[in-house]
Amino acid sequence: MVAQVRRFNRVVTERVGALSDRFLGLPRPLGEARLLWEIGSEGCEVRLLRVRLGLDSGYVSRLLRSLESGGLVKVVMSRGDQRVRVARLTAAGRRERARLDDRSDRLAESLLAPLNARQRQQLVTAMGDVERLLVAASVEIRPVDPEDADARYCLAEYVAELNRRSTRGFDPTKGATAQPHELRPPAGQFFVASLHGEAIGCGGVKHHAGAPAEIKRMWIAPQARGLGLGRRLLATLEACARTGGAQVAHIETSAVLHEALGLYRSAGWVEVPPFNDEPFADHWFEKRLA
Amino acid sequence: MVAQVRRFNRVVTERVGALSDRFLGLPRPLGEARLLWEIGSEGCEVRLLRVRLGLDSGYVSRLLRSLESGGLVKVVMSRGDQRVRVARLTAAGRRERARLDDRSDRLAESLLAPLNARQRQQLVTAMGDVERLLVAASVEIRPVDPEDADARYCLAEYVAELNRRSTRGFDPTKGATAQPHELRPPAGQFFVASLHGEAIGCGGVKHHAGAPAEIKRMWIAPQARGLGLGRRLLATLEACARTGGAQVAHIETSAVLHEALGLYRSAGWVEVPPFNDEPFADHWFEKRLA
DNA sequence: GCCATTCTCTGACTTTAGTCAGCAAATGGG
DNA sequence: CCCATTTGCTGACTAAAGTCAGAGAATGGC
Repeated sequence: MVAQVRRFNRVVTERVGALSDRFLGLPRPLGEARLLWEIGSEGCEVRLLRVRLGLDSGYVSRLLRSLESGGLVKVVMSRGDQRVRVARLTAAGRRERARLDDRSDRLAESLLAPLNARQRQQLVTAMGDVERLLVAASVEIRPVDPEDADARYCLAEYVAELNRRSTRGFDPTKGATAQPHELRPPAGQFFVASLHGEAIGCGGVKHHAGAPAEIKRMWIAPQARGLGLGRRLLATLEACARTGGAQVAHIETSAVLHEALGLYRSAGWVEVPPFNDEPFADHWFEKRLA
Repeated sequence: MVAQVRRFNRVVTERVGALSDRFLGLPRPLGEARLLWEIGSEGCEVRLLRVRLGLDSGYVSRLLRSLESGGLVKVVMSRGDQRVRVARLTAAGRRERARLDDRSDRLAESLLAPLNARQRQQLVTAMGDVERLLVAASVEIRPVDPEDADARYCLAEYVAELNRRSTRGFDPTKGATAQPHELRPPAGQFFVASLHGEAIGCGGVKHHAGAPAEIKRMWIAPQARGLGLGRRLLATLEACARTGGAQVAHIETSAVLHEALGLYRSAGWVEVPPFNDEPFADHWFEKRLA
């Protein structure tokens, strides 16, 4: 497998290498071209450019001066905060950016051109798979404090989604709760999944000495579904419950979360009679942690 | 499709970018690391290094001096031609190269690590498809003179393969010939397929005014099979025959080339009674060129 | 043996892509 | 209003990557 990954890598950097440098071939250094691209047609705050491209403040400033003297960019004060400056493309800058875009398209076309219809379809499908799985592999799941900003965001989204999908009304303070102190070691643990620093999922475990651990608040952002992330998160939570000493784990959920029901069943969870009185729940699952 | 290619490209360069720079993270500039890698455990002529990496003569020389002063490389005279110099890795150089290799392996593993067994299998399969199709797309088919070096090489391989696969003995000067003058415009045309400058296939067309064109000497190197290249080459030859004014094309072949029989049938060729007396042939095909 | 070519090396130079320290203006919490 | 912080800018510096011209030795065709 490692050999295939490396072979893939070699071929892709060789052939797509030209593509990857969608900036090459224009009489413009890579740094400037990247900046031009990142500014976008809408304009962008200079501080955001620094963060997104991971560049030094002084360096960005100098690149902007260079683009400005070339008549491609105009840097103006931000309204609101007078310290912040906003870079905007001029008409010439937009033309240049369109050229980069066009160049990218043509390179992609030239990649497909020698192939017949069936091969193109195969290539595009395989590229889609690689893309999806590489994105899935970039997702990082880490334990965080349940009151950390990312955790709060995910929990809020979780509650909002439940209330959007059910008419019954979900109140996280009622029934089988999962308050911050219940999800913080040693009582429990909370996890956040993130992609490129953006929180896209969460889940928690409540340990109970001598009794089944509870898995709570499992949520995956809509845009991150279909990556097999739910399964990975669930496995992480199960491992956490097992490490906490539990032999068995419990989950209660609602039928409105039909993807979740399918996931639990296929991950070896079995439906059992209600083990608590959570008013929002209508399905109760149990799994023996080997 | 173009959008998928570009999306693939963005994700791959982002995630595999680190991988692609298998050289990063060692206290050594990229240029030196690439050179170290390219020299290989066998050593390599300096002029080949220049060609393969596409670098300036002076630049390579300086890089070699730097590696030499670091004790990683030894540059020695070539036996035979005293102008040519050969770069060889020292024991320390081989250790350093092994470190690069190891680093590559670990990066590939880290890419697979967050995925479960099924996802890994999917990713590796999709990577294999992308690789194969990108290689297929890099193959270039161009018309060449039938006495050009690449053409001679392919024709020799073609004859050698026929004689390896059949006990009947194939003599290209007997029967339905395809001498250079018959495959040179205006009488005909010869094509060579090449991958990264290496000839990996060939085929020719003989035009006959008012009569079916003949397709001759179609061959694909063993290492380039399975890329759909035969089909593409055949389509090129058919197009050439059509451009030459033919309404119908002919091919004769032998059953020992069973892949070829399958290709012709699936590409719309129909088997017909013998139209010539080529002693090596045992199957005759015809196709109407729309 | 002559001469064009090949191969490598050196010196002098440039561009790109940064890093680092420090400054000045604006902001916001107390 | 004070003061720490944020934001962007400038000057001074570095390393990497590469280009170009030319020199010197070896080679090969004639």
